[in-house]
Parts: sequence; C-alpha cells; structure tokens
Amino acid sequence: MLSDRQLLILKIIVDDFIRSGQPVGSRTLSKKEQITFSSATIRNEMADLEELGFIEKTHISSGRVPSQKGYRYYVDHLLPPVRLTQKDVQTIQSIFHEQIYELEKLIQKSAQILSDLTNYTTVVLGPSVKEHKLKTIQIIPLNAETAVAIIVTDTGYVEKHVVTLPPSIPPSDVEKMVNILNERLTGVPLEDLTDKIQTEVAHVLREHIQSYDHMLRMISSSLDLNAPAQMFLSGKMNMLRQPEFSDIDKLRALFNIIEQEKEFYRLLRKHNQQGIQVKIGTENDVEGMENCSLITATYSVGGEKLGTIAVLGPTRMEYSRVISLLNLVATDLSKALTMWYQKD
Amino acid sequence: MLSDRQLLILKIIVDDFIRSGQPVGSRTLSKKEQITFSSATIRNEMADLEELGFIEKTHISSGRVPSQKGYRYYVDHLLPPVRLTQKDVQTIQSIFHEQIYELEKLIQKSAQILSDLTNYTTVVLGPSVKEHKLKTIQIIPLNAETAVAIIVTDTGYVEKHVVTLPPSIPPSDVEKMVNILNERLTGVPLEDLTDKIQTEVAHVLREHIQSYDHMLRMISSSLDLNAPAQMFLSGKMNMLRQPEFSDIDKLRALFNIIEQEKEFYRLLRKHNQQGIQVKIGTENDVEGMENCSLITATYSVGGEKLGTIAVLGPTRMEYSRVISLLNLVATDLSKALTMWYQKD
DNA sequence: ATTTAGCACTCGCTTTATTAGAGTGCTAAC
DNA sequence: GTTAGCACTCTAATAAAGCGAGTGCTAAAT
Repeated sequence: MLSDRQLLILKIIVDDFIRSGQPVGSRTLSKKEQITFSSATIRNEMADLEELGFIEKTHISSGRVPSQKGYRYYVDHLLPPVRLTQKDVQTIQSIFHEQIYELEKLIQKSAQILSDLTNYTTVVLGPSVKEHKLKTIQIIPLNAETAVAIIVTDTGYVEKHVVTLPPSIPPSDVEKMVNILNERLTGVPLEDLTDKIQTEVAHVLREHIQSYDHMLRMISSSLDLNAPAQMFLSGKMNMLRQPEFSDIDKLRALFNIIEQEKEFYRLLRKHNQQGIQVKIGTENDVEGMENCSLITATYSVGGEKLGTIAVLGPTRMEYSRVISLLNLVATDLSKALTMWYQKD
Repeated sequence: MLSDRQLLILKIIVDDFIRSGQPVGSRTLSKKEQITFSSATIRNEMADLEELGFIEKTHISSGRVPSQKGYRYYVDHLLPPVRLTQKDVQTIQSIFHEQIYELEKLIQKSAQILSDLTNYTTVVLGPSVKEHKLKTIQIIPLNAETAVAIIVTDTGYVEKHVVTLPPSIPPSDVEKMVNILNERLTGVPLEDLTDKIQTEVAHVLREHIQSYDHMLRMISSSLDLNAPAQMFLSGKMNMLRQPEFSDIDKLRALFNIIEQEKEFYRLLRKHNQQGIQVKIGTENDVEGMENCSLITATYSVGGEKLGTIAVLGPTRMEYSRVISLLNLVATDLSKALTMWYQKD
C-alpha cells in the first residue's frame, strides 16, 4: 500500500518529531543522509501521506506531525530495533539481583526504575489479592471494645482491619473463634472466604461462642477486601517535563485522571494476552488521554498472568526505547517472581 | 509605631491582595467604604508603609503588594475575626461523628477534609510510632525460607516485615521464640525494643533455640523501624490552582520539595509548643518555599503532643480562614483521639 | 499642619504593524 | 518520475503606539 519511499519518509518524520517535538518540514528531511531525493519530491510524498491520514499539519504551511494513525503504523511496522545501553540493562538487573523478599517492594522498585529510566510515569497493577490464599487470621484485642484483625496470605501480603468487639465477650471466645477460622479457612483463596464462612464456619461458630452474630458480622466486614488489587504509581511528576503538558490546564486534566486511579485500573485490567501492548491517544478511550500513550506488559509466574506493568507518556513517546525497557523489566520481574513462588 | 490609619490601610491592602491576587492601588483603596480620606492621602501613607518595609511595589508605578514583613504584621496583629460558615463546621464535625477505629484513617480523613475546604495542601505528621507500646509480635512462616514478622502496637498500628528463616529451623523454635518475645516485650515502647532485646531477651533465646544468632539478627532487623513517624499528604494538586504556580518551573520546584517529604518532616517536627504557628515565606528556611506559607497546629491527647497537622499554601493565603479551620480540625482531632485512647 | 486636587510622568499590557523564516503547492522544465 | 523555481501562506519574533492604572510631587484648600 505504501511505497518504500513513503515508509522511509514516514519513519523519519516520526523519529524526528519524537526527538525534537517540532513539526518536520521537507527541507529538514532532505538533509537526512538516508534521503537521496529532493525536497520537492518529499513534498509530493508528504501530500500523499497526509491524504492517507498518516501525518498532519499544525497549520496550513507548517511541517508535518504524525497523526494517531501515523504513530500506530510506526509502532506496528516501523519500530527501529533498539539496543539498550549496557548501563540501562545493568540498572534494571541490579534490582533483581539483590534479594527482595517483599512482593510490594519489588514491584515498587520496578516501577521506580522504569519511570527513572524513561522519564515518563509508570503504573503497576499488583497481583489480584483475591486469588492469594489465606495463611492465617489473627485477632488481637487492643482494649475492651476494639481489636485489630490481621489477615496474612501465602504471598506475605498483610491486611489489617480495626474492628469492634461485642461488649463483655470472654477473651477465650475470641481465641476459640480464631482457632476455628484458621482451622477451616487456611489455604482458601481470599475471594472465597465470605462464602466459605457462611457455608462451613457459621454453624460451628454458633455452637461455640457468644454474641455469635456480632462476631460473624465483624469478621465478615474485615474480610471484605476494599482493594481488589493494589496499584503502584511512580514518576507522576515526570509529566511536568513533557512540553505537551506545559499548559497548566492540560496538566490538571491529566493529573485528575492519574490521581483518580480508577481509569488506570480499568485500562490495565484490559490487557490480558501476553506481550507488549501499545495504546495510542484515543485508543485508550479515556477523555483527557488523547495526547497520551500507554504501553502495557503483563508479568506472570509460570505462564499465569499476575499483574500488569505500564508506562504512560505523551503520544510523542520514545516507543522503541520504552518498549524495550518495559519488556526487560517485565520479563525480569516475572523471572524473579517465579523463583520466589517456587520456594513454596 | 504605626498610626491607626496606616494599620487600616495595611490591613485592607493585605485583605484585598489575598482576595484578588492583584497589586492594590490608591484608587482601589479610596473606594472602600471604610476609607474616608482621599487617594492622595493614601498615597502618602503607602509611601511611608513602603519605607517601613510592610508593602512593596512590583514595579515602579504599580500598586502595592504585601511584603513578607507585611504578612507577618497582618498575621500577628490584624487578623480579622473569622466566622466559619455553618457548613464548614458541619463538614468537619461530620468526620468526627462517625466512629472511625483506625488512627490512620482518621488522620487521613482530617487531612483530606482540610485540603478540600481550604484548597491548599495539607500535611499531617502522625504520632511517632516509636512511643507506641508493643502489643504483640507474630512470626508467620510462609515457606521453608521466609516468614512474615508482624508487629502490633497498642494503638492498632501494624507493621510487617518479610524475613528469611535459617535453613531447617524447627517450627517449634519459631514458636518458642515468639512466645519468649511476647512474654518479655509486651508493653515496651517500640523505640526501646532493640535495647531490651539485647539486655533481657538475648540470653534467654540463646538457651532455648537453635540458630540463635541468625534469628536474633532477623528479629532485630524487622524491629528496626524505617519510618519514625508516618506522614500524610492531601491535596497536592490543589497547588496547581494557585496562580503563583502557574509557572511550570516554580511548580516543579515546589513539587520536588513536597515529594521529598524530608523537609516537611523537619518543619513539622519543629513545632513543639501548643497552638497555631504561622511561618511565612523564608521563615520556613527552605529553598523553594519563599512563596509559601505553612500554618501548623499540634494535636494531642490529654495535653501530650501526638503529632502535627499543617496547611501549606502560597504566602498569599487566606490566613484567617485557614487558621480557623485548622484550629477546629486540630481540636476536634485531639478530642476524638483522647476519647479513643481513654478506652484502654 | 493636614489633607486634597491636579498634573506630569512611569510602567506594564494590549493591540497593531512589520518582517523574517520556514514551509507549502503548483508548474514547467529536465 | 523528478526537480528547480516561484508565488503564496502562516507563525513567531520584534517594534511601535496607545491605553490605563498608578505614582510622586506641588500647590492650594481646609
């Protein structure tokens, strides 16, 4: 469909615009060494490319800028192979070489390194806690009225919840209840806990302890997980450096979306297949993200998807570099986690 | 030192500038109903006020703007009494009416409401965890190599730490150790834990369990609290609305300070006496905060300071309103916490 | 001795004009 | 099919002009 020469021109336009942020004109192009023909020819080709929707002008006599379709084509067919610098590779691997035992820390560190290296914003969706299996429940009375309920999963995830105790409940009852819960619920995925309690635990509790229904309500409420999966953000402020957000209003609009987290959650959840996914501008289908691209990758353990890691930047993003970096981080993270999970 | 008329003029200048953000000229002033004399008189008085350093011009023929000294005087002597609206008061009290059992949630909610009502940024320094007393330590093995150590304090604060276990340690040893620790350390303030372990627990452990030194190191490391006190931030993005930060570079400088948190920690720690404290511009002694004011208050339980709550805004801040709101939140928070702590 | 009216003057901001530069599209020649 | 040449368009930068808000000073009024 597109001639080789058109592809060449499109590629150079995108590359140059990503680098400089300035519209690219025929004169600039004709000076590139890869180009052997004149600026007039380029102008003709550019007119065609524009008609086909791959590039556009900012005003009637300006140079050309990639359109969303142009970026799309570039990402799909023209990505230059990138060789990451030795330094980048080392920086990334350094996180995974030191032993980190906490899932969250490892994820946070990955996000941070990625946002530092790219100068964009990184978002990570943690493993869905719902699938983690219960290791133990503890209820620790703080005073006569309140206690803190602690849930620990097999992954080392800890969630706490302060609850009220029924007035004048014997301490032995609390202990009894904890024993019953642990006995029956250890190994059960968190998402099934509520069901399991109703079907298998409720009647046992009823027999053994006072204030049965208060306690049951209490334990149910503390098991009712608020966050289905944790989200980690790193390098939000990097967006301040992007010239496309030098306008305070655009910046505010973007930060509103970022801070809400809701949309990101949705976007990251959507990525289900393996591999890298690039969503450009309106492809994200979020108002206010027209000027942004989101590159997502999944990380997994033994082929099973655990979570998603993504880089958010302007549509004028260093796709090639970001994809390589993201790829490396995602695979290294997967490897690290696989090792980690295998210890069980 | 200053005549009544000068005070009146100074006060109106500050009030008007806080409201409008525009330099205030003699003509504008002469139109205010409180003012009965002519603009020429005002000009004379303003010249004097400028000479004394209370106000300044942005350029040779501009209206006047309060200087830092002017704000200082205003805050110390000219603050108009503010009546909070019924609505504001209700909004604030609504948080404290609903029962919240988690210290952190209560604090976070306070911060959020304060930043919402003021449109500035709120920073809260939580109670120093070091002084909390240990309620219990739990060590929950996850697999052969790792376990999660959980510390619970009498305030319901929970800290977790993933640790490595010595290879092939008998599970009974872990249990024994936890028992010993709880027996000897319950009720001890967290800051004394390390000492106490060395002096009172080490030798007992030595007698009873294998891999004594690995276990000791492990438990020490997990007790070594990283954060001396938690810090909560709310409404960072409100700064985007302040016209003084419409310049991207100033914004970035400010966010750098905010995100670092270090400086804030220092600033909030400094506030030790009771009551409200207002630090204007360079009084904060932080590079990049010349255009900001920080209003701090402490909250306490039974007269003993627990933490600090503060509002950060531009020097052109609604001092009167913020002080009232902050005051209300701080006292209500203190009341709520006092009730909470009394339950023990 | 204050206070005020009047006036000349200073800037900053906005508007308008001008120009330089980059880029385009088209045509005609190669 | 390619390219040189040219007229044309639009932006961005610079300059000039005018407006408006504000000042300081002086001299008259109170």
